Amino acid sequence: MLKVFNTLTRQKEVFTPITSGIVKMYVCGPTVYNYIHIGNARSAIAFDTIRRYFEYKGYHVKYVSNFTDVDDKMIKAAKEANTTVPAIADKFIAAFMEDTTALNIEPATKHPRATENIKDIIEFVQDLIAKGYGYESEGDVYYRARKFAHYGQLSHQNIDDLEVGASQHTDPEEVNRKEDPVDFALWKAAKPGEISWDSPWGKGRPGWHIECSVMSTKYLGDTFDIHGGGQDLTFPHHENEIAQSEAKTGQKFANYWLHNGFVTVGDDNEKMSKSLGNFVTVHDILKTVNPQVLRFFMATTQYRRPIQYTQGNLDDAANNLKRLQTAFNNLNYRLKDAEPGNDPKIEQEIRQIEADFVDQMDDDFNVQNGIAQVYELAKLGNVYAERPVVFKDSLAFILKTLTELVNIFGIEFKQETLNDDGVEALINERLDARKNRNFERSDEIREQLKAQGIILEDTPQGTRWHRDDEKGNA
RNA sequence: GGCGGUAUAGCCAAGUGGUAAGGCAAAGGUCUGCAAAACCUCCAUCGUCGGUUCGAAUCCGAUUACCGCCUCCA
Repeated sequence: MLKVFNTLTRQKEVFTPITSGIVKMYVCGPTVYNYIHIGNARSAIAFDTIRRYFEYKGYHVKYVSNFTDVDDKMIKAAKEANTTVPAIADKFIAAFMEDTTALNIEPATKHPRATENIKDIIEFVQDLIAKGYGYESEGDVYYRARKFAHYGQLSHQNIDDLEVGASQHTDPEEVNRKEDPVDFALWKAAKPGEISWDSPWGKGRPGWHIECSVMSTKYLGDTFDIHGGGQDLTFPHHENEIAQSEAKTGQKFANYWLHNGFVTVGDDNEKMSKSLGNFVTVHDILKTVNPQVLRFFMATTQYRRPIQYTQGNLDDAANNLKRLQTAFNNLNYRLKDAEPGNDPKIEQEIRQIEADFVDQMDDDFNVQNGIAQVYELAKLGNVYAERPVVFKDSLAFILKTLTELVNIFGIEFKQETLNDDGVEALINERLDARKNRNFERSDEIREQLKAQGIILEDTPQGTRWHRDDEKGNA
């Protein structure tokens, strides 16, 4: 039984989808005014891993994740680059796809853009005004937060305890246009020269929160299963989404709210974010770090835990990943001399490990206990691969299970390509030298290949080699 | 001021009442001509103080440190 920690109730709850066998989830995507930073990547990786686990369990997942492609930052970025907002959006959406593909993040079922849904957004706002939740003020439209009875339910805040301006992000002039400081913008009037759309309230653009209410309900229905995003979105963003959506539909918005923890960077252990300016982009990191290593590092930290992004932690992840890849190689290598048939006892042990894995992952995606089971499997595989006689079906069974489980974390094993004639010739020369106990020559050859990044291993089944992938250790 | 998170070995990190998973690193060993890979062994009383209990990392109280949100942040 799969349980998830629901921010709404602050408890782990049994996950029951609205429609049997289908998971409808919405995850807040980035504002596309720059390359994504590792905090964005963490969120995307966390929810991609969750999605992959649902798929492993046999669910069909409808996964929607938006791009915020118009807001103050987009306008500022366009101005600074002396270009248009849509051009900035196109550039960084393409970069997003490139980065997330490198990290083996599956594309969403739908990646809607705010600007492609302006008509729906305007209708949604009109509906809120008609129901008494929205009001126009000098071309802006605001939401009466106090009118929504459950305001604060997600962040567990009492509306009267909110300290207005505590984030130091509020605009004093905007506050003057509100009936109440706790109200928030649904629609913002355009300043001269800004990108805008015609609306019943004049030229303007959507407020930040409304796009997610509109696009999630548009593509997933008034009520859907899971809404995800970073912890910093709980308040105000997600709180406001609930207020908007439930005021409009009268239905419950999302059944389960999942929030991922932050990435901290550097020794001060401070949250990394675009607004603090201490962010590291995936685009830059991938110049020196193997994307599979970054993926593995983040995917094997439970989604609610903070991640400290340091070189040391990255190195550990690289070592751990290498251990699994080596086990895969060891097993794969024995396929060619394996006997037909299988070993029921081994296969029983594998099934048990996989069952334990599922038990752990069912507990709010406890990936750290889950991955411990994968290491168990790797160990079992290594031991099995050293047996004098191995059975083909059992070997294949271990390989299949190992591959399936690491795939949940977004890892694809590399197949060794052993078809370099020059290397083979040297290996054969070395085998002859060893046969003649000319170890001087044989060691010389091994050193020579090592200098080329090729590592030789003598096994009872012969000599094999692999490339020492430097980047994999970066 | 309100709400929340974290603190376990050199590092990462499980564990929610019964005498501390797992991985990395280090050390020793088996295997090997030597290696590599693998396997085996070894490595902590859980921020601090106090309480409850036969028994607590786990429950309660207090305390310290760090971090986050409070209407632009994943």
